[in-house]
Amino acid sequence: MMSNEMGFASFRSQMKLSKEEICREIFLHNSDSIKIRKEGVAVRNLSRILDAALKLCNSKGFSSMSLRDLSRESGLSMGAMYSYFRSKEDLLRMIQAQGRSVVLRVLGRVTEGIDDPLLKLRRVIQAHLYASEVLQPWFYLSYMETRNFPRDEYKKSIEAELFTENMLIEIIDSGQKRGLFKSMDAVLLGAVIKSMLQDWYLKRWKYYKRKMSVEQYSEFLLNFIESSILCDTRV
Amino acid sequence: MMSNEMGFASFRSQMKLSKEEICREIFLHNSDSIKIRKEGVAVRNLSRILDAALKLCNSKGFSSMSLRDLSRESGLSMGAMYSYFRSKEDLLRMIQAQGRSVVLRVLGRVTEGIDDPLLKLRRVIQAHLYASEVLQPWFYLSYMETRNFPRDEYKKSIEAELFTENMLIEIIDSGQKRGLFKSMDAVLLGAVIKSMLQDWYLKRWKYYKRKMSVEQYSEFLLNFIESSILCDTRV
DNA sequence: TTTTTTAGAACGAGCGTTCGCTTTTTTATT
DNA sequence: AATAAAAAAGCGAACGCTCGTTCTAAAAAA
Repeated sequence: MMSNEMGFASFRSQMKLSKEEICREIFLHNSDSIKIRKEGVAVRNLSRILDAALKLCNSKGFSSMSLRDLSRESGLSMGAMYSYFRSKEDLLRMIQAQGRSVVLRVLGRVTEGIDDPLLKLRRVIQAHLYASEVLQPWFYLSYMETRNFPRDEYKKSIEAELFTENMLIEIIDSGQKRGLFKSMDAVLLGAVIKSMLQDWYLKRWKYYKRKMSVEQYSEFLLNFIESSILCDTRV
Repeated sequence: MMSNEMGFASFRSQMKLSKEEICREIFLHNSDSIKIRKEGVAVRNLSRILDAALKLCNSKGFSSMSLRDLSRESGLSMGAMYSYFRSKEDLLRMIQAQGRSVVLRVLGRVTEGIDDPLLKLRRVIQAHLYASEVLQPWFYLSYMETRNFPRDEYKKSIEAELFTENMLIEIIDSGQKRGLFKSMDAVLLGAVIKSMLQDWYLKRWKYYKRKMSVEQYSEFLLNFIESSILCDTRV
């Protein structure tokens, strides 16, 4: 159907989203919270803690996950875990902040230097889907636990949500001004596109059961959206 | 833009979704859980409990809401509350089951006797939006707390989610077979329509801030979807 | 008086967090 | 290369608190 997009595999390798890479970033950005000095040790155990936390939070929710659960699942003792975060809430903050930073980085990277609104729209949609495919538990957690964030983090979380949405809205707007897209409420369009992007990581079990790949979903979504918003000046 | 749909106001009055009506239904359907005999007393206090529970759950989540919070907010003592539900989990089940039953009733009612796929699609979309407008806290709670349901209720909840989706899929399918809708993946289309319906009650704060009414959202959604799926055999 | 409803103290369990200690790893010195 | 000193990391029992739930007695209604 369309080209000039990258496949999921190349996206994954280009964006450096491996577990280790991410834990390394968390380690470097949270020296206030993390008492461990040696990177090797920190990354290894952070990885175990985050795996366990994401698994437990995604199945029973953050506030129903006890630190004893987390200790059992991660294989670390209570005391040891407290060398990797200051408090339970602090752990949530770290996870959430990292997810946010990845989204900003990825969306920034795939759109830089792109001018054509249609191409830009495709890139954003695809990148968002791909990123949420790689980091599904991160995205899911951020979405479901927003309510439990402390005031500051809550605000940042809302801002990040609106940032993505505004990105979409601006693209739509510029596409409409150039006569490429039909005239319709850009704000609402941005909102519903966002909701379709979110469905991919919120209802992952459903798509998994239907053996749907992220590429398939991505292509469907692009076709669906384009056939609704594109002007008829092309085939 | 289009007619043969009802306005929000008439929907509200026709479907009998007042707080009292709903509490009465809950009282009648849960005689096992509710120890109170007199309907008047039960409805009055159920109403206070449900108001409080929905408020607290929607702001901090079900598992972060303590029964002492609930007691304070509802004005009832611990002991009194336990005459209206068997356990905290039981309370969640009651709320959730009632929401489910309303959706089934409403969607059944608005589609009965309707044959034309396009009209049926419009009706389902609109009814779902209207119902979630009236019962936003119910819908939000059901969506966010599915994970905390006990096994049986969890299954029923998933089934209800798929029921709505299958309703959409069947309508799309029949529309395609009659040559009214373009040929495209009906299952995926159903899924993304569902996600846009859900956005209305999940991101209510956003639409509220933008002063968007349910009628506006409904009309936008219908136009957006129709312009993507309708065949070109009309203006 | 009898029945229904409400009140709130009491109970055991489990929570997040802390802290003194042990074990492991690194560094320094021979 | 061996060893002692120092630093880093890990451990888990213990603490104070809050949780969901129960129970008995009081209040209200019939």
